[in-house]
Amino acid sequence: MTPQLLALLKSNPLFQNLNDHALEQVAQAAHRLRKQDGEFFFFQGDPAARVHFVIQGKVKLAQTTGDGQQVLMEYIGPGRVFSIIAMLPKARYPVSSQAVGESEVLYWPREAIVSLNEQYPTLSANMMQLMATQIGEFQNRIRELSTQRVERRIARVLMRLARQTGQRLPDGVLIDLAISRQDLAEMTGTTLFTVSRTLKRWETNGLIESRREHVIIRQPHSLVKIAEESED
Amino acid sequence: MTPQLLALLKSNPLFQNLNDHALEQVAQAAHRLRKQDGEFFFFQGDPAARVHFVIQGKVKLAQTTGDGQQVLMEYIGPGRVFSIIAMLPKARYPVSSQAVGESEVLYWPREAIVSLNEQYPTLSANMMQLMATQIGEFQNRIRELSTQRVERRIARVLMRLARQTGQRLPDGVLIDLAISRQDLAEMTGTTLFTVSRTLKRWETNGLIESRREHVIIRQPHSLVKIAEESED
DNA sequence: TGGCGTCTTTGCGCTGGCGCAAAAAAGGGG
DNA sequence: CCCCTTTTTTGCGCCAGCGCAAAGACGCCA
Repeated sequence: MTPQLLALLKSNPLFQNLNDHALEQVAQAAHRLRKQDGEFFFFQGDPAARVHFVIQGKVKLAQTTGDGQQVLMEYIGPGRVFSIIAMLPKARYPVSSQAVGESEVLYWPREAIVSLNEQYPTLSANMMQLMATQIGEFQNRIRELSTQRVERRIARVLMRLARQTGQRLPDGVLIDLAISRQDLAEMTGTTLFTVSRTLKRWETNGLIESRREHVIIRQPHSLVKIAEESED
Repeated sequence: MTPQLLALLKSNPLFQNLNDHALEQVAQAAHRLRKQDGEFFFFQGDPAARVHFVIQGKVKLAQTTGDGQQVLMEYIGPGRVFSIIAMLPKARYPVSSQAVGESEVLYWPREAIVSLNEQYPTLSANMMQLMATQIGEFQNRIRELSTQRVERRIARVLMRLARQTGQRLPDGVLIDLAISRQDLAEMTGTTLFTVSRTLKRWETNGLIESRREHVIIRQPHSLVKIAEESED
């Protein structure tokens, strides 16, 4: 385990306030795993057995409905944890996780995490904190889906992505993630057609610029307005 | 603390597998609180300081959007816990909680719960389990809001309510909860008009029977069909 | 450089669901 | 039993967003 990796671990909320000894043990117990673009770490419905931590690349968490539609829950980038649910006995993964680009993770088998948890209450407190945050985010998303129109939801998702993976350009913010209209549709609960039309309109008005699978936000301010109010 | 109350506690997943001594201590630390119909236990945005447990009546958890719209998250009945988030330092309640009918709860101040948590790892494991369940339910709800049409969502909500508070009748299941069209709209992310029209249609077809603020499910089977497939 | 697969746009038609206003129905209290 | 409040229904108009099909643009790889 390299020092950089340790630092990455340390910077994650999940491992906050752990002393060096504890962190050492956490690192000891970790396994490393690399996947090619498009490969899956696990599938929705599998018995949940591992807690994951992204080192490199991106991981896409999506839920598939009975009739094959997808709902894209989240993109997880380096330094972030996913599938904490595997801490719990007898749980199943509620989503599938797919590598976006070549990606690498650390993971801990449940037994390891559980025993670390018993040794270090701090760890378990952190974990609860994370789950609580997650709950809060989902509640917000439910509220948005229930009360906001599509345009607003798309604006919000773009802003969130910009925050998470945004790269400042001289003239705007580039969302540094190959993201198709289809993906955006799955994140906002609409169709790729509507996303396409909406982005086109924004592009015409100079709010954004979009290439195939990429978006650059030119006027963040205007986007914020759309996200918050109803009209401009 | 009466024996019934202890039994109620004991039956809750949150207190599962606690030995009698632990349960005793949990009970010791609890406070009792009674509210009249419509009164609030706390408001969205308040610093989260108490974990609650419903003894009697019902509690309605709802989130209010900036522009005054409501999203109804959940009804909590006797024997269920809410606002676990108050375990965590510096959290705020993400919803408001309102008594529906005269209601009574037990509650524990954060310090009490935290210290119990440290003494009894079982408690903290249970708590995580609960949070995980919650997360799973929210994910489902997000998926439903994203991919299903209104009619199906209403059917699902009715079924859930029937499961949670359903009362078997000779000829159907009564949802034992005063629930207005407005409430159903807030639970399904639609409007009271659409709910009204949908229920009316179902009533005409004999699927349900509805009085003011009450619904009786006459043909659960047909409702399930609507909830699962697209058409009958 | 050309061909190919994927992603995106666009035209067209359609309808589910919204919003409002007003009437009707259902309770509840005095 | 009547009045007042709240909830529910209903008619009407409307449009955001969906779905499909087909064309177009892009990027990659050989």
